[in-house]
Amino acid sequence: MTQPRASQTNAPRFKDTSRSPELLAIAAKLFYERGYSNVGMRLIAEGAGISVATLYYHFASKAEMLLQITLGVTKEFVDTLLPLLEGDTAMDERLSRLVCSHIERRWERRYWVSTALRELRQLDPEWRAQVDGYLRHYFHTVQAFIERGVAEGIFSVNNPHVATLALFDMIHGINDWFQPEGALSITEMAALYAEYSVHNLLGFRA
Amino acid sequence: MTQPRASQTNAPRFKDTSRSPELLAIAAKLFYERGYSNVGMRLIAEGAGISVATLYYHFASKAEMLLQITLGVTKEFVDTLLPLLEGDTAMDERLSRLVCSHIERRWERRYWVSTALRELRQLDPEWRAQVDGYLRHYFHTVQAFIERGVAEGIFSVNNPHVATLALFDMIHGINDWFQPEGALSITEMAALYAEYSVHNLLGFRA
DNA sequence: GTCTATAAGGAGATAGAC
DNA sequence: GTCTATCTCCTTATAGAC
Repeated sequence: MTQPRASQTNAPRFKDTSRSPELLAIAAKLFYERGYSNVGMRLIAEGAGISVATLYYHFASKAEMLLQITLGVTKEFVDTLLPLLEGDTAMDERLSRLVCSHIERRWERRYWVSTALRELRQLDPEWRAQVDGYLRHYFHTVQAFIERGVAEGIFSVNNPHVATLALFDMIHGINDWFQPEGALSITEMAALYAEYSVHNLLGFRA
Repeated sequence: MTQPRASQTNAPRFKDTSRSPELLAIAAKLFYERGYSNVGMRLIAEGAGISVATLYYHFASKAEMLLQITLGVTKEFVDTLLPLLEGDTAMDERLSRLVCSHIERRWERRYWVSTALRELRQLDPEWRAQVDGYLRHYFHTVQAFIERGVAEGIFSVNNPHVATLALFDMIHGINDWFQPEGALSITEMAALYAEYSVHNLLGFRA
């Protein structure tokens, strides 16, 4: 609600001090647990054992912290997961590896990813567009892969575009209910969801 | 909609004045668009063309508005959708009708439902437990239905519990990307997702 | 790099007149 | 039922000493 007073310079400083990754990790966890708008700079500073003023030495604003969390993890997903679709192995195997890795990585990085997806709207349009670019690139690459699989007769599903959306809906929802103490580990859950995605939803038959 | 009158306890007043549905509709839309924590009572009052004090005549607090939005729509889903699983028609048909109706209703009531699911954490534990009760009842009823279908050989899927979660992940995700101006209407999208759910995911074969 | 102290303003909520 | 005026607390962010 409270609007930033000054310092609405258009470009983030990105000082990237040595402590900033540690501070971002603390902030991401708090944003995940309570929501970005319910976490004050006081609380982040407290969690890190520093003063608010010191926090402002490392980051120009609260919005810049959100941007760094959001942009960092989004870029990471594009850079580390999309390459799994390349290579010489069978297409269903490559897609399964992407789905499994996506689910596992999403769980490991849930403080960052959930914050990125939930709080994207709170970024300034210019910054938001940057993050959106990575998200769209990731989605469209997977969609094109699935469309190619359907064209080659490897997958069999109506409307590959919507099926890709359904696939992402499925694998993104896990984090809302997964309990690490439950019957299945995240690795087992990822394998089960990969079967649901590639086998059931997309209709791959060995 | 019979609610207790004002009391001396901490319980919400639920005065249920004649204007309160209209005011809740305005609040739900704002909560949906900007997030509960980013919407002030001033903004809601402005949207309704009344003063903040008048808003407090109708509702005891901002949290009570959230509770009424959340509890109302959650109860509505239980009351109107679960009966679709009963009857004499084939089980796959009944489940398809529930999935379609759920998706369509969820779109119509997106301001209420998205607010309920996103902002559930912000309710006091006591109130939250009430809403959670409806949500769990809804989920468990559908899960039991699917488990019965698997036991009777109508559906064929590994781990019906997780498959039910995957089903809800799918049908809840639609609202995050659906565009009413797009190629498919919400009715067509619901039908496609019902096919994905019942046919592809749960392995129903006619 | 880190601190204390403080500015400027928005938040939820209420009192009391009409 | 609706209003104006106001209270108190919390928010983001900065100034300036060390």
